[in-house]
Amino acid sequence: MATKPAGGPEPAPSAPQDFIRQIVAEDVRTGRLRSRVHTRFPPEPNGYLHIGHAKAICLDFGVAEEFGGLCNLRFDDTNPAKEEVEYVDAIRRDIHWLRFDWGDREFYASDYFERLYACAVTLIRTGKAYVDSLTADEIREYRGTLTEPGRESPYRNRPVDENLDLLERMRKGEFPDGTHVLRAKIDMSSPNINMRDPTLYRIRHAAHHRTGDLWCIYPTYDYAHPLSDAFEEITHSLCTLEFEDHRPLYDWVIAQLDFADPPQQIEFARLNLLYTVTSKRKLAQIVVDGRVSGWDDPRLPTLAGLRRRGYTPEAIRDFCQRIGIDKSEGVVDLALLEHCVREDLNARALRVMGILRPIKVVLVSYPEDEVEELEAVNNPEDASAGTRTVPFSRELYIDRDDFREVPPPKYHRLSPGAEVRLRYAYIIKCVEVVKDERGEIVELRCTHDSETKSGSGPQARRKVKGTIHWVSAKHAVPAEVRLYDRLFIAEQPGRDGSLLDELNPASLQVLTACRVEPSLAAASAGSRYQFERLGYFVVDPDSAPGRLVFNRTVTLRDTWAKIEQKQRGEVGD
RNA sequence: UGGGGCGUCGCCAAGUGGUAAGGCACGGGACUUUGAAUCCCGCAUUCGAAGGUUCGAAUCCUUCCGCCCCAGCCA
Repeated sequence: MATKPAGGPEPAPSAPQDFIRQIVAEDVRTGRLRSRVHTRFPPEPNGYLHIGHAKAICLDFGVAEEFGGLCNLRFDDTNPAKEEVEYVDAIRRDIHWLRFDWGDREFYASDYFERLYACAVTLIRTGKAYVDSLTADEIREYRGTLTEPGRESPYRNRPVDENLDLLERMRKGEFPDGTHVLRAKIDMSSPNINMRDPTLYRIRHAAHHRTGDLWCIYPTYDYAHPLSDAFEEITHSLCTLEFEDHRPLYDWVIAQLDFADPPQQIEFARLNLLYTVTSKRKLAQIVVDGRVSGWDDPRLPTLAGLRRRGYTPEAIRDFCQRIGIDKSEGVVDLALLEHCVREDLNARALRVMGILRPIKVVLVSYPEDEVEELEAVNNPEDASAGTRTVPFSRELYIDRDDFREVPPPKYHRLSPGAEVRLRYAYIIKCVEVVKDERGEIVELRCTHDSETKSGSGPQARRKVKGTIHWVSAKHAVPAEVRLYDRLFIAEQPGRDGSLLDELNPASLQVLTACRVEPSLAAASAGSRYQFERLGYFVVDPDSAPGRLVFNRTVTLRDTWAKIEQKQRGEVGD
């Protein structure tokens, strides 16, 4: 591999040039905001990060990096009812796993509660905010509708001193939840509902995961977010499309407080993926309802789930780069995500042989007690991965899929009288099918062609149509393998209501009688392999010494499956 | 029927008045001791629709159609 010439970062020729980067580049060029670039990733610690967040993380950190700027991690923890430390830890872990770093710039909106409060006092003093004592229901009524303007609250013109006094007493805890709120005084007849005197503070007698019982009033997102950005001197505040309507409010809040370099909010489309959900709310619903084993269930599109599934951070970053950034709301095909892992794992995963549904093969022509150590390539894509040795003996296991008593057209695998190559070993021929009283195939008796041992010379290179993988029965290691399918049967789960009804009942299949080659005996959790001809697998943390558990990350592309499906389609109607 | 957005190949996506990139998927072929990988080849006379401006329009104008978001003291 060629290394980059020294001399700083060169503009990658393939660097994305989406509309956001174009705006940032223009700002840098024209000297706006003193040509600084400082972004932030602002998760609320109320759930685990998912693949949609990865898109935002890659954008926020990516833009900063590309323009020589910085990106802060800021926890948007303004709602004590929903937020927990478990989530902040998980979020930190996941971002680091994606290989992004925020240095010492880990902030919390709750760090700013005192400053935020001071700003609120200023807003009252300048006549831009007031304490409203309407009930939540009344406020809703006064707000009007999408087509009708709202009405002003009777408390809207309270004197400044009274507002100041009330706010202070709210803070002191003199009032129960819901009795008062602080509102911005903007325009109750605005066509943009967000501008109809939005709530800035509400009373919540609840313990906060960081500030404990210090506060009983908490700022809302619309108030805390723009100010947090301004406090941190963020230049470009990137968020998703649903906040587009909030931008006038974002700008308004900042404008009232006189900041030298007001940040600019820019919105982009969130990620949607076919057959899955990228919504913390929906994910939480599945997790809380116990439909999966937890936030890191390998079927979930959470970063923790994808990690446990065997996805690599590189694959996810590649995916985020390929889907691009823009404002049109699309739905990305899962096939693209799968392509990204396959491409990454193809280059780096070590090849091994593993049998998912074993069927015994006895080589009647092979000596009883002989054992040969055959050489196998660890990764044909990477010579430096070297080779290993695999034991071969008279009794083997092959996969049930690789034998058909009545082979369909174009079937290249084993069937009565047919020959196949055993990978790295001999060509064998099936001479007898042994069944039990129920007619189930329990064993195949085969002969081997001793001239065809892999690598033993020109005569060994005889061609047969198929090559299959195998494992030596007495050397193989038992393992459990978990196969995953899409979690939902609906293309866009929850779109038409019932999320829980659209779960795929067959999303998890556990195979407990698997046999893998002995080199895997000491494989450690997180290690990724390609089981030849089957797919990519990762060792699950549920593994223990003597008890291997693998998760299938993704299958290999399977042309035969397509042919077979086509054949079935033609036979059918 | 208020406001804010979005509509380019099955999916994602370039394109910013000069004659439709790329990726995924798909189809065909080569190679193959992974039906994998790799490599070739094919895949939008057309840019939601209709008018208009222009020598020239996916790009400008007009009208229409479709989809998404907003009435939390959630974010």
